[in-house]
Amino acid sequence: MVRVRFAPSPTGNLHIGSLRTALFNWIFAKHNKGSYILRIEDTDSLRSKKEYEENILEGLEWLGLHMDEGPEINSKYGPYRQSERFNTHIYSEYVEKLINSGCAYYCFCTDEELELERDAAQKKNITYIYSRKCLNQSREEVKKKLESKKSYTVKFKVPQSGTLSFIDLIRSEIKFDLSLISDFVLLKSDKTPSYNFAVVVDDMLMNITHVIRGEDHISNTPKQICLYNAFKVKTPHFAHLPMILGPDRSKLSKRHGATSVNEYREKGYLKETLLNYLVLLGWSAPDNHEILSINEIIKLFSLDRISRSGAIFDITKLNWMNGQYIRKMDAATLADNIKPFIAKDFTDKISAYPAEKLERIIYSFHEKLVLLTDINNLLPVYIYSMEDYKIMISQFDFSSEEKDIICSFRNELSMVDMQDLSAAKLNNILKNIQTSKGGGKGRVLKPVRFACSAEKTGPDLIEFLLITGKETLLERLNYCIDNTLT
RNA sequence: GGCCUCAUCGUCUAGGGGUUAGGACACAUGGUUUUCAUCCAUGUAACCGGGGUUCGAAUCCCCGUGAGGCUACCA
Repeated sequence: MVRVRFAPSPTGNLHIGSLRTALFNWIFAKHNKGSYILRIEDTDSLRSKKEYEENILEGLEWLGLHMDEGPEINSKYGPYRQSERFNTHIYSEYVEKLINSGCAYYCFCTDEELELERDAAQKKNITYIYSRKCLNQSREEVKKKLESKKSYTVKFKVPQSGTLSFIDLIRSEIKFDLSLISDFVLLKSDKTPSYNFAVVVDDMLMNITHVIRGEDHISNTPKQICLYNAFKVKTPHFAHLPMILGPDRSKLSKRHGATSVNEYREKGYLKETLLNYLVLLGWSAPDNHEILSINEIIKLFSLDRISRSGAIFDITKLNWMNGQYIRKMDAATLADNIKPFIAKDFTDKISAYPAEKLERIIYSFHEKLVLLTDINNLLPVYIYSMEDYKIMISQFDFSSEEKDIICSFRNELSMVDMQDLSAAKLNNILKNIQTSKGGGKGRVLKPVRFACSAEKTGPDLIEFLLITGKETLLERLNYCIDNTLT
């Protein structure tokens, strides 16, 4: 049974990079019919905030990456917040085991002392290794210091020599020289577990089979493997994902602009787009198809098709893909998706519209939309008042020929029964005018569009005319003919 | 600095001993369309460098170079 986890620390909103890590874990679990576990790594009490946790949870929910186990869904493996696990004393229990087996020891060194050691190593251009000053203290010494309430940490005793290697499922074998790995902190002086210690204890106790995480964790892996060894427990499989990069090829961060999933959601990116795009940053389908539903992705997914090099987050392609997904939607779906994005200024005006009309208006733009919020730049063409129209049309200059065409159109339109106003009818009228005037279609359709909408571009003209309706059109056309100069 | 990872069009990638090095985004040109957009067609554009191994290397090995990550009592 495959068990994977996504373990964010709630020190910020859900980030594009962490989302992709979550996504790969989730897909891997689904592909293998395993469990996807969410664990909150909130041992850093200074930086962790409840609101961030909520943001992360909410974001993942929105994207449909539902957890099988986690803070909200408990099981025998819980609790799923490290702060809560801390209260059950599991970390101190496991630290004790390591101390008793001689794999860990108390360290009373002060920050200043350690700083000095580190500086010295830096000066000599060698890897910093803790001096192990505190390793060989007698029991009495330790006891005395503990009783005197001296501040301490517990450190892990890393085996001093040999090579440690592990098989990374994406990169194959990775080797480390143990003599270059320093003893590291297990328990901080505030008695909370360090990251490297907490992950191992939790992954071990939660029976995690595959650790899928960012490449930035490769250098933590040997330390963690040492811990598994000390506990005499089999290590999980490791897979280190390539980084997501900003345009300057450094790790994607805030200074590259929008990185929180929130921002993308608010701008009107669809969850399908985000999921599809993100999975393509590092993974590709066997047939190289790119537009894939989440179910197709789950079916086709495998770790060995993940690439090893970092990938730049390219907003242009993301935009293209969002447009693709929007164009695939039917009118009702598009309307449902887009309504929440319509600006307040417009919602009042359109609230009176029957649902079908609004749906039709929205759909008339479906080929122009890249982001759902784009609707607010397009919508005005349908909701100008007569006053708005007058101001806008005054900026147009029509030639006498154009005015002639506008007149013909007005005359023909006025003779059509309201009930008979159809796409075919309008097409017919426009075609007839075109035939009588000669020249291309544009010659007729452009002035008609200008006169009817006071805009140079917009949705499909026929659709626009039908939606706007004969009454409004005639009012506008009459005004246009009477008030614009030739 | 040390350790680790990575290296195919501008970007995301396929290909992993013999390919006209393929696709997608972007860009350019043309076509359809009333315009913009969409859509369609075409085009420009890549194997980091040097050594090996081999009949043959983008592909395997080594060395450079470049980029990134880690180097905390953060995660």
